[in-house]
Amino acid sequence: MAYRRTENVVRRLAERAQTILDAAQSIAAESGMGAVQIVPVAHRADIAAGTVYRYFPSKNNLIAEVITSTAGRELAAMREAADAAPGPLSALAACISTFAARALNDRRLTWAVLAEPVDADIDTLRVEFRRAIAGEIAWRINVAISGQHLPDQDARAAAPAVVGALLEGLIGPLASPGRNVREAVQAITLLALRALGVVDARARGLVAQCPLPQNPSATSAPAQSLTQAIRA
Amino acid sequence: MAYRRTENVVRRLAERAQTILDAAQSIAAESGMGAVQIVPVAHRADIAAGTVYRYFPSKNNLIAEVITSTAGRELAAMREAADAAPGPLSALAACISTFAARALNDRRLTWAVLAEPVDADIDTLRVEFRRAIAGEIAWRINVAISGQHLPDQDARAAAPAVVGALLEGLIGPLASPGRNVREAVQAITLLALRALGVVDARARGLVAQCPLPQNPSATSAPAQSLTQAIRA
DNA sequence: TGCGGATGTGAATCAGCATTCAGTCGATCC
DNA sequence: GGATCGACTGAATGCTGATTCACATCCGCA
Repeated sequence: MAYRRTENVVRRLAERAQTILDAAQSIAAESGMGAVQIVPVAHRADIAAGTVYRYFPSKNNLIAEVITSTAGRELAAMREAADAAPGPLSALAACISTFAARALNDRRLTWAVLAEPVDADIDTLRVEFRRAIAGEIAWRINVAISGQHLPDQDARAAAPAVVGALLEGLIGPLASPGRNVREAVQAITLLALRALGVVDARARGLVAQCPLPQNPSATSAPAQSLTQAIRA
Repeated sequence: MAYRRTENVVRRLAERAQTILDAAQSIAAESGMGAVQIVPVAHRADIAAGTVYRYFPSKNNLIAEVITSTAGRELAAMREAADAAPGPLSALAACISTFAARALNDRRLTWAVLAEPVDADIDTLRVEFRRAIAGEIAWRINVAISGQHLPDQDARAAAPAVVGALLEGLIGPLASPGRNVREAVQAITLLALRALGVVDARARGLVAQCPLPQNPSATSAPAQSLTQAIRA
C-alpha cells in the first residue's frame, strides 16, 4: 500500500521544484541558456544531478518552465500597464515601455528566453512567447488604428518589427549598456511609436507620461501550465 | 626536395576550398547554422570528412569564412546602393531597403549568419557583422542629421534598433512569409524611416523611389580576410 | 617506370552533456 | 522496533559530433 504524503513532504517537494527552477533561471540570467546544464543547475540547487530528474522529466522540460514562467510574468506586466492607460495610444506606449523597462532590468534573462535558441523542441515555445508579445502589441496597434490614432497599417507585420527593435536596441549585443535606464527606455519607446506613425511631437508627449515600472526583478511568478501562461 | 605546385593543382585546391565553403553556406541557407556539421558538409562537397580539415583548420574557422564572405557581400551591396543615391535621406533609405531586399531573398542564410549563435569563439565575429551593418546605417543617419534631414538623435542607439526591426520584421520566426517581396521591403523601410523621424508623407516618397535590388542570390563573393571584409 | 611528397579517406578517438540506475538514506507505517 | 516506500546520490552509460591519424592514392619528377 502506498504511503501517504505528509503535509511536510508535500511542501518540501514543492519548494525543491521551485528551487531547481530558480537555479535554472538564475543561471540563464547570468550566463545565458547555453549555460543551463543539469550538473550546474543541480549544484546551484544543492542537490545531485539525478535528483533534477525526479522533478523534471528532462532538461528541455525544465527550460520550458523557465520560459513559461518568464513569459507569464512579462505578458501580465505588459497587459496591466496597458490596461491602466487612459487611451489607445497611451496604452500602446505603456505596453511598449513596460516591456522595454523590464527587459532592461533583466537584460540577460530576457535575451536568453526570447533570443537564444536551445533545441528544436523548445524553440516552438520560445517562438510562442515572441508571438504572444508581438500579438499583445499588434492588438494595441489595431485598437489605435481603429480609433484613428495611427495611420492604417498591417499590425501583424509591424508588431514583430517593433519587438525586434526593442530587443536589439536595448538588450542585443550591440546595445550600449551605459545609459540611464529611464532615458534608454524613453528613447526606444519614442522610436517605436514614431515607427508606427505617431508624429514626433505627439510621441514625445506620450513617452513623457509613460509610467516606468520600478525594478521589476525576476521574482518567480507562480508556475502556470505552459499553454495557459502564453494564451493571448 | 619540395615539390612544385602545378598551376593545375593550385587551381584544384582553390576550387575545392571554395566547394567546401559553398557546401557549408548552402547547408546554412537551407537548414541553419546548427546543420552545418562536418560530415554533412563533406558529403555535399563530395569528399571525406577528414579532407575538410586539409582546407580549414576547424569547423569554427569554416563557419567564420561563411560569415565573412556573406558579410562582405551584404555590406558592399548596402554601400553601393547608398552611395548611388542622390541625397542623404535617399542614401539612408537605399541602404535600408537594400539590406531588407537582400535579406528577404536569402532569408535563411541571412538569419543563420546574423542571428544564430554557434559558439562563443564565433559569436564575436557574428556580432562584428551586426555591428558593421548597424555602423553603416548609423553613419548614414548621422549624415542625414547633420544635413537637417532628420531630428537630432543618438544614431549609435537607433541603428541597432533599426537592424532589429528589419531582421525580426522580415526574416524572424514571426515574419509572415507570404507577402510580395517588394511590398514587404517597402513596408519595413517605411517603418524604419518613420522610426528615425522622417514624417510619413516624405518617407512614403523616399520608399517609392528606392531601387529594389533584383534577386541578388548568394553567389559566393571572392574570399577576403576576416577583418578586411568587415572593416567599416 | 618508379620514387617521394602531397592529398584524400573514413574509422577510431575524444569530449561534452543529458540521462539512467544500483545502491544509500530517511520517513511512514504497524 | 523493524519493514517498506520513496526520495536522493553520483558514477556509469550513451549519444552526438568534432577532430585525428594510419593508410591509400595521386601527381610531379627523373
